[in-house]
Amino acid sequence: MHENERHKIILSAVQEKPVTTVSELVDLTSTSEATIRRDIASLHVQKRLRRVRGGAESINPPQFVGLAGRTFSVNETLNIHRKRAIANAAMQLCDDGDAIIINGGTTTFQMVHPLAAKRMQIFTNSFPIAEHLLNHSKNTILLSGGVIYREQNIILSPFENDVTRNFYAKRMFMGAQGLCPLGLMEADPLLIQAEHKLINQAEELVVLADSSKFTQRSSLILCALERITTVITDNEIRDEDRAMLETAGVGLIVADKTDQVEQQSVA
Amino acid sequence: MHENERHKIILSAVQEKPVTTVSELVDLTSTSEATIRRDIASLHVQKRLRRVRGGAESINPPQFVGLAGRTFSVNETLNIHRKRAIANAAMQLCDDGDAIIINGGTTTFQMVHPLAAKRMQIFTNSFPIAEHLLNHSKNTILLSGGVIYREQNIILSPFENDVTRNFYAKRMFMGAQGLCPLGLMEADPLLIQAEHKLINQAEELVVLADSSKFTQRSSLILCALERITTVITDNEIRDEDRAMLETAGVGLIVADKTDQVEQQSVA
DNA sequence: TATTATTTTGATTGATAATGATTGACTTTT
DNA sequence: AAAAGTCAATCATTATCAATCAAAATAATA
Repeated sequence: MHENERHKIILSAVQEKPVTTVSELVDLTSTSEATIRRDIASLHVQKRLRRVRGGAESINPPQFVGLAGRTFSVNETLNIHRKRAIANAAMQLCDDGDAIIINGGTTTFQMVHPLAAKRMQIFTNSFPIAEHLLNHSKNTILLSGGVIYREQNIILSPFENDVTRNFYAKRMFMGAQGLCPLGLMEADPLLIQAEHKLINQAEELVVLADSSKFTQRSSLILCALERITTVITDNEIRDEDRAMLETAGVGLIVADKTDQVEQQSVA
Repeated sequence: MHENERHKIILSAVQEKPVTTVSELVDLTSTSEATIRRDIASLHVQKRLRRVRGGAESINPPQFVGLAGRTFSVNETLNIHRKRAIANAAMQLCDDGDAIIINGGTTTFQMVHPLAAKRMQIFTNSFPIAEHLLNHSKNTILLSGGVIYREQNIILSPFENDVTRNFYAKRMFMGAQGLCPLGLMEADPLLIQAEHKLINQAEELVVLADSSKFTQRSSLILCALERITTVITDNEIRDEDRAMLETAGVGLIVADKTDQVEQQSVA
């Protein structure tokens, strides 16, 4: 990865929380600690961020408890390494020039950092994702219209005729509350509504779900497993869950926490 | 392959990603590394791209900074006191519980500060306005869907059937480039398109325009003066311009720079 | 057409820069 | 005080670069 690309990712990552550690950035960029330190030092003298012990922080004013910070910070730090690794693995399905759809969620939000170095066309219903990519990348951003729901951080239109129907992409990336033989499960009615709106606007459906999601069930079934093209999860996935996906004909990408990815295709 | 042909390929390739490596360009053009280096060097002195270690990058917008900061900061500080006073005066037309539409622009953006204390339903096509109000107020925010245009900071859908058609408000607030007997003028085609989309979704049309706007003309006519319900401007408005508005039956609110407002109604 | 300049290209080489790993010193936490 | 985490310095490895020169392509001339 080139220096500029790393710098973009680093600058993107420091925006997200008060202080970003060196090791997080190592994970995020798949480089060595030494390189990250050098990058931070370089960006520090350029006054593009501030160097602090343990990592780096944004140069901007203490910054109000931005949205991305507020609602997410609780949930986000939960399994953050897994989520980052999974989001990174998703990048192997993203090339410059592609058009993709990203549904709002804490796991999918982690895609913003590797996406910061890309130049894609991104449709999203997530305000924080749009906000971050707009400020920290050159991607073209399309936003669905409607009411902004503060708690879920998504934009949802109560009307049928919104721009969503006018956008189509090769891939859609989404998170999930649970994954079981019954299908893809979600807990929040609002989220499921948002996902339903988008789910038919993409050819392939890529689900980002850490391994804990395989043991969780929720009340609402979003779609059958067969509708899913690929699941990206971490290396703690159990064999029985692998088997479940294989039976349903779902592709599997396993992201190792150290950012290596192991690809497995299904018959 | 001829030099010009290579240059075209290189310049095109450089647009795709943050940084394009020499070896990528070698593959792309089937030439040697030395040739690519010479090409890059040549294009660099011509300022058609920027040479970086490892390859080249596009010369385009050097760096993105925060959105609300970037495009606005220049324009925003221009007449900022007048704009603030005008925005404050607009508050006398805003009550808790009202539904309003705010079009993007530097003057209307100043409304976010007094609006922070309200609890209204606000529909906007301005990303920075939505961003600010979402983070700093409890208003309900509705956003129009579509492409986010970075330069103008507005969201605009190329489609007819977006949620805009499903929203109706008592008042719409908008800025303008110029105000003259011909009507309300705008310079940017994109802005005029955005304004056109919204203009029929409100009963009353409130135009925020500092007094300098009465002497400016632009190329595009947005609507006739008669369509405007009220103009809010500062106390340096000339008598002839008052008369012009009165003739057209347009209400006038004059905001003094010290935030006091003087109301004048027309017959 | 044949021959000679001129320009462009590709390969080689030594120099320079970036990276990753290691070590030991220093800080913070326990 | 011990342990864990962080840091700066160093060095071997690798990637990238600039300079050079010969081969190839192109243009110019007789």
